Amino acid sequence: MSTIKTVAARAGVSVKTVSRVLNAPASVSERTHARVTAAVDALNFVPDQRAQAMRSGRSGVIGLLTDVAASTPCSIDIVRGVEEALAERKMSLLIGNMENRSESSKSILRSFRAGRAEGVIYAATYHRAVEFEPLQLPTVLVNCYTSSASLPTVIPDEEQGGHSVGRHLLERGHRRILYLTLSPDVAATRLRLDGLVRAFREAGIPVPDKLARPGQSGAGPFVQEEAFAAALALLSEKDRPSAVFCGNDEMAMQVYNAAAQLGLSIPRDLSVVGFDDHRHFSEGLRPSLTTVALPYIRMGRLAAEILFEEVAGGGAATIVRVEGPLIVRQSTTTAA
Amino acid sequence: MSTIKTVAARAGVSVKTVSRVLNAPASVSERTHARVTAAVDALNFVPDQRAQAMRSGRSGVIGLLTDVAASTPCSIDIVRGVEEALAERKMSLLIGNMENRSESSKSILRSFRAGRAEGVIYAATYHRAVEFEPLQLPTVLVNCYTSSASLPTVIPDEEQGGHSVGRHLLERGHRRILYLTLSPDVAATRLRLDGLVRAFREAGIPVPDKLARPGQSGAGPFVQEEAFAAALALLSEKDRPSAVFCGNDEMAMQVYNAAAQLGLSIPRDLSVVGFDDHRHFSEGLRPSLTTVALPYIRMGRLAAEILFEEVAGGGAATIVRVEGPLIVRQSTTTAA
DNA sequence: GTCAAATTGTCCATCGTTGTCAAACGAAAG
DNA sequence: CTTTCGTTTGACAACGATGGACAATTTGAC
Repeated sequence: MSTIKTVAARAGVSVKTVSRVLNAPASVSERTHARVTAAVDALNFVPDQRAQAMRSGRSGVIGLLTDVAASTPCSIDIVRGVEEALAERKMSLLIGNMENRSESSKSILRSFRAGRAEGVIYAATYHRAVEFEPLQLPTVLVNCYTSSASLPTVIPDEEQGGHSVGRHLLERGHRRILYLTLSPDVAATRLRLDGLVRAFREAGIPVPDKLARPGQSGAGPFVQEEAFAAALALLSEKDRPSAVFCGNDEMAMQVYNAAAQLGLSIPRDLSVVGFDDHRHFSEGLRPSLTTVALPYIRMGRLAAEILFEEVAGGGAATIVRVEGPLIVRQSTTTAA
Repeated sequence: MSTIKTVAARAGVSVKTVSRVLNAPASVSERTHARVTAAVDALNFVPDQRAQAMRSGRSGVIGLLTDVAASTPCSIDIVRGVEEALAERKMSLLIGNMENRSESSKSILRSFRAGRAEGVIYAATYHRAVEFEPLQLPTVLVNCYTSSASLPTVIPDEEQGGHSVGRHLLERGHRRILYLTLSPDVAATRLRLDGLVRAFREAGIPVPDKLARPGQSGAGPFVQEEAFAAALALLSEKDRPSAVFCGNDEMAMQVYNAAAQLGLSIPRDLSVVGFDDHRHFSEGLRPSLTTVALPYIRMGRLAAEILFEEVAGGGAATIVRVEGPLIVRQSTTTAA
């Protein structure tokens, strides 16, 4: 691997001159500049980030702490957004995956310290509360929040999402609406209900007694069978809803399954709305799924940018709520 | 951030002694050892990887080059496998995402060079050929291959996968089997067909004329609509197959959709087999999907381990084929 | 030829860590 | 009390890049 010395030797100049060409092109004659760049190109030289970082005192590294990043496309989009923002600043990412408890936070934080990360982004799979022993580093939370500390936070505007869905369905004449929720532990669950209720209120329509029902109970990963069972039970009742609003797109898929089993046609007999716009489902299902698109990539970007400010020293602990548009596809129609 | 100097000052010893405690606990008196570890703990000191790397000449960094990693869970599992293997050796990963052409390979490779990556893993989303200008670094290909260079390669054993599926279906009495393929550009397409044909031969059953049919034409990302259309056309024919073997699980989902639209019941009227064991689909669909589970995590691990050998100087350019088990679920049954 | 300005080189220092070598220490043997 | 050995410890250099201070060189203008 070539170093600045190799380049200097090849160009027949001093190391200092090479450094000047790379960092302060001003005070170098055209001739030497050309010779140096030629040598740089020939040797395919790129300055060693490590050495630069050590010298400058800035590592250019951000740590990303996630719980189950790998399994859900949503949190992966957060990672993508963060990466994009970092790439623009020529910074890089240290990923710490906490999915297996064994090498949990302790060893990950150690590796962040070893990498001299300048800040940390904590991203959760589902919008929920996390317990958090504050790090000694600037930190931004994405898709989660904590009561134990006051940290900048980027979260989806769940209330607005629930409201959009409510308005969409009410406008189309649906009254027997049911909200099949994720686990009550997920913060999103409650907030979306609030938005849904607000839509009823704004429309001057009385809020039904049994508006929501859990489609997941546990706090762990999504359980398909449980969602299916809940959907099947729900749609088997004699007073079944005309529209189901699901906690996420996977759950919507289970509603499709249950509907198929009961011979119900979507959207003729039943309108279905999802959440997340997880493309595999929302575009793969037939009919395609009306759903709220959470802008995970943008949330990742935003988190990174807030973190940059925080690292630079500015910025209060704001909470940013990012709105997600309702993508209307073919799974919703006017009530019969 | 504390450094070895801070620790030395606090422990009242020289930096070298601290270094000795951390790296060669042998030649240090018990008393000093205790004092130093106390200082390390108090300051929460972790040695700077950068400085260690510079000093040792080994960066402990591997570059991972992927095409569309973010969108498909399969390639994400490859990343996970790689990360696991790296974590065990306290190495770290530089991720280069090539999904947007703009900052394509050129700038990514530059960042790998800047990070002094010791080796590169190139992972593709679908098992296919890639054009590849050889890097100046040890390289391992995963899920893809190249004719322009002779590089160590880890790929799924597609032929064996096709063979497993063929045997499974033939044993259950299916004769009108149709293989709905991914794009012909994907290497997997052809290899699985070979395995399927071998299963017919071994069973002494004549190979049908029209055994395969494309469910995707383009080389780009998977197109749901195209798969659905192909499935619908296929199942509408009067001599429709009793079993469909799909290029991946997403395609299987479209076969489910087409079957539902035509009033066909799976598996009673039609057996369906997928490929990849993409859990969202294989476990989310009803009935759950019989599919070939490609061990992506293991492939990632394997690639990393082969790369370690290559970096260490050993190892020829072997091609490792990893077998994937057929996961029999509820979408296949005996032929009517 | 003189002077000023622009260009380039030398030397040293720094970031944090660790290998080399030598110094200081202790203890045991004479 | 001195010698010698072995153990423990510290000073220094080096990895690669870059900046400051300053000197040496070239270039150009008058």
